[in-house]
Amino acid sequence: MIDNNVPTERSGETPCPKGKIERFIEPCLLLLLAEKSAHGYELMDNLEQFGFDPRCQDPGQIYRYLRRMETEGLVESAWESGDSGPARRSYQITGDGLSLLASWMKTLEKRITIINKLITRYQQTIQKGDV
Amino acid sequence: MIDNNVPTERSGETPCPKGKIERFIEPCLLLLLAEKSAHGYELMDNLEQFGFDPRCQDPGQIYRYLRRMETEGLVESAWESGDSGPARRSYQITGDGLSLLASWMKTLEKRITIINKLITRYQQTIQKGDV
DNA sequence: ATATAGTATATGTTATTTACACATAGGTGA
DNA sequence: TCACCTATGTGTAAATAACATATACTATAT
Repeated sequence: MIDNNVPTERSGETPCPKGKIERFIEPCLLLLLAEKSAHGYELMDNLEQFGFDPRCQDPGQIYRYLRRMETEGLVESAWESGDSGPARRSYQITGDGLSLLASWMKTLEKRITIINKLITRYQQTIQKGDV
Repeated sequence: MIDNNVPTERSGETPCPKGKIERFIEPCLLLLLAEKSAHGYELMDNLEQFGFDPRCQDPGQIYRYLRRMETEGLVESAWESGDSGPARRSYQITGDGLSLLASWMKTLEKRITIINKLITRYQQTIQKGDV
């Protein structure tokens, strides 16, 4: 799902590090819906901006997330029989969705702090000779 | 495994966002071992600095990772019958381990860029009124 | 008319990763 | 000898992500 143009593939063994964040699609969807209401297919394209594959090979995941988020009251949907193409389920974010998005932001800020600490220490370490 | 003093628990439903990075323990272990050789129990304590639980409730995970990393040639181990307590398996990082660590760092830098984009857009959005 | 392609939504199943629970064992001090 | 800390591990369940497939509407070209 995530763009992984990372160095050499390691055969058979553990895959190359992708650094994916657990459930990261959730805050991305919430933010896009906070910006403006949209349907799944549209969201799929916009997720590209957050490192997800363009023309993602797993549309199912997005739809599944959206349906679950609705059962949890984070978003609400309504069918829109558009002028062209099949009907769309249009989603809009709720108050609960907005607060969850806010708590995601706090979480992600903490995560950045931790990653930065790791990077800083790494740079210090390699400067001390370890190549 | 990760410190999650995040807002309100959401009952039954999806857990609070923890923002955990997939396999994040791996670069942490590699960095600690790049700094200096160590055994599992010692590493457990030092992982606290990267947001893992102090006196982690799953020591098994760390040992499992270390053993796998050895089969992949990222680290090497040797038993050390210390002067006190049970024997320890002391790990040291290899050349392959160092290069994987380097590629982890690149991956994490990209990840930070993406998270920052998300945060920036979030702040722009809430400023435009959406509470 | 029908075949193809693009839009749009969804489910079924497997694989990967993490979390929880438990087992083992040496050494130290009460 | 009993409890506790150090130290290393395995077994299994739960959560998450990945892969594969199904359906259906519509527009355009053949």
